[in-house]
Amino acid sequence: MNSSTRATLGVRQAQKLKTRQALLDAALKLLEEQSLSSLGLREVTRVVGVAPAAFYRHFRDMAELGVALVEESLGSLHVMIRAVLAEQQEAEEVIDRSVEAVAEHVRRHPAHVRFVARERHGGVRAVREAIAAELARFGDEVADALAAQEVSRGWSAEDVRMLAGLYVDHLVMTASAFLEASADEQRVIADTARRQLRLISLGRRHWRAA
Amino acid sequence: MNSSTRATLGVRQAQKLKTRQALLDAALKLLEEQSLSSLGLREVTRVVGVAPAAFYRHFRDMAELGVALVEESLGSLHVMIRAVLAEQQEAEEVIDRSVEAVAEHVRRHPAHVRFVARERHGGVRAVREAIAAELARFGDEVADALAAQEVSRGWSAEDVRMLAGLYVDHLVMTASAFLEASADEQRVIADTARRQLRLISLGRRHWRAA
DNA sequence: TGTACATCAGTGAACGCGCGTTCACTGATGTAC
DNA sequence: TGTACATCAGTGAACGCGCGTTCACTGATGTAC
Repeated sequence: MNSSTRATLGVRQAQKLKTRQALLDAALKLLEEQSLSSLGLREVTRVVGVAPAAFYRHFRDMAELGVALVEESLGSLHVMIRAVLAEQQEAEEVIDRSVEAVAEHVRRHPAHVRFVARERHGGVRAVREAIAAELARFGDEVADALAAQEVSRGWSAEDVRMLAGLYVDHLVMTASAFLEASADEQRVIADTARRQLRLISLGRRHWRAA
Repeated sequence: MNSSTRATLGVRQAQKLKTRQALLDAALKLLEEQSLSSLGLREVTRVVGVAPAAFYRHFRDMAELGVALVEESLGSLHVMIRAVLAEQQEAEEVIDRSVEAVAEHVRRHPAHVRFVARERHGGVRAVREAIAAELARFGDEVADALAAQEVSRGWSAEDVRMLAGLYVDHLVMTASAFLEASADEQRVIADTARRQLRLISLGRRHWRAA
């Protein structure tokens, strides 16, 4: 919380936001070892060092905290995707650059990636739905970028969206594969991911509308 | 438990197996609404109608029950995969047949599919590892089948395995997408899956070793 | 076939424990004048 | 600037509850002779 934020919000609101963020951070850390549906409110407040009842000043329950974590987690991924899509390069370079960006993202935000992978099909409906909605938005965004490329001339919107879905799914799979891997395994995963993207890219170049 | 089993095992062992299966069935049902790490031993025994302590005659803890569920869930998927791989047809037919087989599998074993999707990245290490190991075996099996096909002439083993991984990941993604979908949405998902497989198949035909 | 003993799946009571939620409260921060 | 009152993030105690685990037990099934 910097001084300008404090000036804008007032001391009280700034302090509240700080506690809220501490709750999110503590939850995210605890979620490396378990899933949301088994994470306790008291566990989280204990780590932060506030009374259990303080939790309710910020979230109705753990599901609501989970949805907030989705926004945080996929927000950072969104930035990364936009950066990759913005670059205009040769197909081969885009592939290398994308895989490197995913690897880098996992290195910097492992807990975010793990959270999304785990809760994407997890036991808390509201969180599942929030993740699905956000990934669908990524898909639309990727589709827009693909549609603008020369290779997509003559493609139907559905076909472009189908390809975008393939890319988004591949991204999530690759990111979660990186998570548990040693440095050696990461190199193998990156290499496999590159070849898979190259094969998809080949299929794309030879596609013609049905 | 049929009479020959009873004759082979004796009444006592047959009854024990029946209780064990009842525990697995009850757990699988309860897991449609939550994840393994929040599923309680007492919840499961309550549904089955036995005392909580009876659980320990069959499993050390819920993680061990989870691993047993992995075997059951991926066992049925294994049968399906083998059946599809065994058929020798035109590429286009194999795609239609595969997507239909996945849809059918999800229709018949929704709880198994949901369990695998949910716990693949879930909070229980032993279960995650059991699923990863089993999916790796599927990948190897698919790779063997692909390698035997004419199209794979000249491919390195690594490239074949890479393609097999793409197929297995795609299968799991498609199966879990079917899960939550209405009849209309299922048709869209099936159609998207077919086009994605067609695109991958195109990439495969134009692949040449680096 | 009948008898005496062994096995062991399932029982039921007990335990200590951490959980989520409620409530009246405190005291620092904010606001009006 | 100073004062009087309002707001509200966080407190701490209390509650009832379901949890996992243990234990000595029961009685049907299995085995040996």
